[in-house]
Amino acid sequence: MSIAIENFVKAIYNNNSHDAKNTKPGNIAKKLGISNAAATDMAKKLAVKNLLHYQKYQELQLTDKGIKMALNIVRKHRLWEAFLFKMFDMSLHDIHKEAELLEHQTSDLLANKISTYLGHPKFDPHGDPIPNAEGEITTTDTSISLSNAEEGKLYVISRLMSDDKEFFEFCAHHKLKYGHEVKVSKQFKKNKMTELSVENNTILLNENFTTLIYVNAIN
Amino acid sequence: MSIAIENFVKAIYNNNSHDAKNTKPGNIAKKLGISNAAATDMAKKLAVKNLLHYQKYQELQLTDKGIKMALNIVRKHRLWEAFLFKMFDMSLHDIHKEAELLEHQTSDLLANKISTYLGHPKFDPHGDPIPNAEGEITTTDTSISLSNAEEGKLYVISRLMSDDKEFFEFCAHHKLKYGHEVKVSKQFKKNKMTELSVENNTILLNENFTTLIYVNAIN
DNA sequence: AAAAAAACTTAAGCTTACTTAAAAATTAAT
DNA sequence: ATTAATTTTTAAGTAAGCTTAAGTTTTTTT
Repeated sequence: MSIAIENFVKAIYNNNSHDAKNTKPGNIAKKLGISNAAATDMAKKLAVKNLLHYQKYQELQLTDKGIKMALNIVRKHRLWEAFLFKMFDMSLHDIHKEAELLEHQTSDLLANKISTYLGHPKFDPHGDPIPNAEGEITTTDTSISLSNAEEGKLYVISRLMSDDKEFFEFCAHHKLKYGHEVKVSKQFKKNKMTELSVENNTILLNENFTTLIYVNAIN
Repeated sequence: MSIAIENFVKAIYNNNSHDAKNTKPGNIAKKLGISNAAATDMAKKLAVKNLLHYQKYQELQLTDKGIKMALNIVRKHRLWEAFLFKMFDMSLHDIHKEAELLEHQTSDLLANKISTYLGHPKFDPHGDPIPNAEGEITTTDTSISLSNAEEGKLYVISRLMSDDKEFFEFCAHHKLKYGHEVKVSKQFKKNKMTELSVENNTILLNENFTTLIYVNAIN
């Protein structure tokens, strides 16, 4: 399967897992930086290959075969992220970019070697779960986005859900990293802003960022 | 530049360095597994891009720009080989296959990180020299092929020049590895065979293999 | 519920990287 | 030095993965 196909299937998978819904050609096209027409074309082609269900004007839905394929790519992507993060001093954004390329040129054999070397990690440096060699995600995610966190409570950052460079630079600068502790000091519900403290610093985040940062409460 | 172009330029470069000469479209086509016509087409296209000199029916010659490109890819290939060899327990042939894919999806930044991690190695596990970040090969190669080695002398293996799986399996099985010592016990010049001893075992190699194994004499 | 806007699909066309088949040139052989 | 064999080139055609433009359908707005 080509890189174009792999990226298309992955985009649908990612869209279905986080971004709520609206998995229609136009939305996928936007994520991949191609025209709507190209996305419709591709969707029809992948339906023939039994990778997704396609009906005119309806949402795109991966078949079991499509999901399996997506999980295989996602596994390689996240393993590369975890591996590069451990081995080299690189920004999360750079790591993401490299993984985006390497994921398509990685044999199952190499992926398994990387996984073994890392001790079969369950999460990548963004906190995203890494599917196992059979394509299963065994961890259950109980985290909530910062926008839904409760005032006064302590949390651990469990996920940074983005691939935007500025977002990662902001996070790195304010010590908002996977596994770090934060305390939510105030929720400004009307203005959709969240105030939190990280290592004695207080920062105020707006909705753009609070919906990307996921946390788990500390009992 | 596309993967097809990178592989074409690399094939010319490799052909010019080892395989003596005959760097014509047909020969490159054979190495890449494409038709002669496709190779001629590509050669004409790359001439327009100033990557090589092309004249009908003549040998293909990389321009300075083409050589620079080839060295950049070769650098990434060999760094990946060295890196995978160090990190994972994989056969030389598997490592070669992975590197063949990864080389095209590796940024200069990542290549430099790998090089730094390895301590800027000068050779890959086959003994091939690794160009530095500027695309220069600073080491001078004084090695000779086993077919030209002298009877009774001790040598160190400096290069295994192939990408054939059977060759590597044979080498691995007989302890013919980069850096290992061998003693040439007899040269059968008429039959073009070489007898040598490696760790108390005697093996007889024919020309197919002796021309692929390069060695340096031990003073 | 009709009009306007947005999204999706179709159609035609482009580029890349190939293919096969035939024509032209080179190389090898007698 | 012809002839034969091989190689290279040209020509025509294909598939993938896009594009833009125009036509449909759906969704949203009023």
